[in-house]
Amino acid sequence: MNKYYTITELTREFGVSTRTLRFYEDEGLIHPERRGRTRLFRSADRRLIMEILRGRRIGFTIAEIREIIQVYRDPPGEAGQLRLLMKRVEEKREELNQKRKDIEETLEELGNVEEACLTRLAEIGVGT
Amino acid sequence: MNKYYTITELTREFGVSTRTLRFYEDEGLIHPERRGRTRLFRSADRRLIMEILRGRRIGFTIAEIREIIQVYRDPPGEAGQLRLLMKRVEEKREELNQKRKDIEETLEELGNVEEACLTRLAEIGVGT
DNA sequence: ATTGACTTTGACGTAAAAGTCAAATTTTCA
DNA sequence: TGAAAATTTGACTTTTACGTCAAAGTCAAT
Repeated sequence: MNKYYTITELTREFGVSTRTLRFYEDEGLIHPERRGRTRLFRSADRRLIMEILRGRRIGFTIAEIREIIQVYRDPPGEAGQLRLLMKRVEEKREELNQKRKDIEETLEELGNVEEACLTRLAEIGVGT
Repeated sequence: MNKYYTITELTREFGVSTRTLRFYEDEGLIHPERRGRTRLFRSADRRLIMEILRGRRIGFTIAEIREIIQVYRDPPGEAGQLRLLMKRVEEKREELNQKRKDIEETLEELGNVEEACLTRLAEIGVGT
């Protein structure tokens, strides 16, 4: 156990470039260890990268992703900050709910397009 | 009926800038009429803008949005193209399903964060 | 007729998120 | 140990989706 991942193992697994992972390190999102100058990724880093990429897929900026990571790393202790965080969470939640709705609507439209295609195909050549 | 919308009416309604709408026109997404040089938007344009912005919210690029619009404007008639389109639709569908999953997972995490905040707030100051 | 609000065009600028390239190291392993 | 393969750093470039002027035109109302 306690395996190390090389940078290219991870780039292959996740379909990103080394530049991307180095960029995320420069931006303070990940902190792989070093042996000499070479980066060594542990599975905690790997999981973090998975979360970063998930954030990326749903349109979070690097700054937003960093913010989320930092909240996880050290949650605020003071009441005012906690309330502020909750407000921000609420905003994000609304944004994501909107996005989900947008996606569902678009999925429906894609369904219609597909159906129209099938109908049209059936009309034209009644084969495969 | 058959009302015209001015550009600023629409920018106010949708919270975008005039630059954005002009940009969408330059990119061939919308084609408002003109009286002289002034743009006149009909409700068809308005609806189209709504769809463009929905596409934008879920992370579609201008090129993708344009492609979708064009498919709606003149659907392909030839079998090969229809099949190609269906393949592209299928890809989009998978992408959106992934994105929806990402969003749902993130919403759950936000729920956890919120709960943690509430717990912590209760621990600290047993007030509002 | 003039003020003020709105609009257009065109050119240039910018921020985010990497991509690309070159040169220097470092590691691997035959 | 020596060559090939992988990695790092740093600088520069690119793409997307607009933002930001500036200058000029338009239109309605006073």
